[in-house]
Amino acid sequence: MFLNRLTELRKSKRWSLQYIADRLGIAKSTYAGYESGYREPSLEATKMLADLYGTSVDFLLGRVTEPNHPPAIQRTEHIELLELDQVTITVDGKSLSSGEIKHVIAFIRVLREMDGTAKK
Amino acid sequence: MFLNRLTELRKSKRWSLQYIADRLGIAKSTYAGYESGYREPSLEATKMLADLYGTSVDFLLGRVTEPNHPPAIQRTEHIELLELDQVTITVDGKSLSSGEIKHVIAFIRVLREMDGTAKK
DNA sequence: ACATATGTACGCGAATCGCGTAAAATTCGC
DNA sequence: GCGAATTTTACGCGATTCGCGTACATATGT
Repeated sequence: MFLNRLTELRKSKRWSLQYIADRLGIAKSTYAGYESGYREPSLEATKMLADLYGTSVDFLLGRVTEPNHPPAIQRTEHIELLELDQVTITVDGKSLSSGEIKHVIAFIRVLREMDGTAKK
Repeated sequence: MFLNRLTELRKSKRWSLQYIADRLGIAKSTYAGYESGYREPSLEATKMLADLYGTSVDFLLGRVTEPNHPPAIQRTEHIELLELDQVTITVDGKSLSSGEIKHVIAFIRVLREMDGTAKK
């Protein structure tokens, strides 16, 4: 079995088998076979798994111990939380609704406000 | 075809199909199938190929352009809030710190939990 | 306790693999 | 150049493996 890191990765993100299967467009039982070692994914599926989990194929295969070696050039993209059109933010595999985003923004503002006043 | 870098790698080292096949312990025609795209190697064989060529599986799969750099991470449309090394989320123009992100995740979890129990 | 969601196990048809074989193409000595 | 040896490409066959649906087991939430 070469993908024994899959389960811990998925659980660390609180994703279900069904969620992963849907994202990959495969059956739940198929993905379950990957985690249990009963089946081996194709290279294509393995690549998609690395994308989904935000890691490298080498890490999934246990060829490397670091889950995310930063790329040589760190190109960070900035997204303002209020202007989310093309990108979906998820928590525990469920995308944030527009209502939740508003709450988050309010929450962050209060959080920062408290930080400012408390530290005076 | 996902392994089109194999041929150039092999030729850059002036190796023959037979040589690689022997090193891997497979038939020459089998390895030839990998290069031509006629067949797809198992994950195990893919790992051995990366070892042989002294590169990463991610490079063999074209997931990364640099043969010797550590594998990088690819961005998707969906971004799990836990994996924000690649993208920076901002609120009011100020990027979320890792601590704030943790708070947001906890906040969302509680929010959803409450939503479930206290249905008016 | 019940209903729903999540995880596990397995049989079947279909797709793919690895191999041997052999023809095409390239390289090499002369 | 020219043939022999090496390398590369192509393909059929048997066996393996895949992906799916289904069914069952376990966990979670109302």
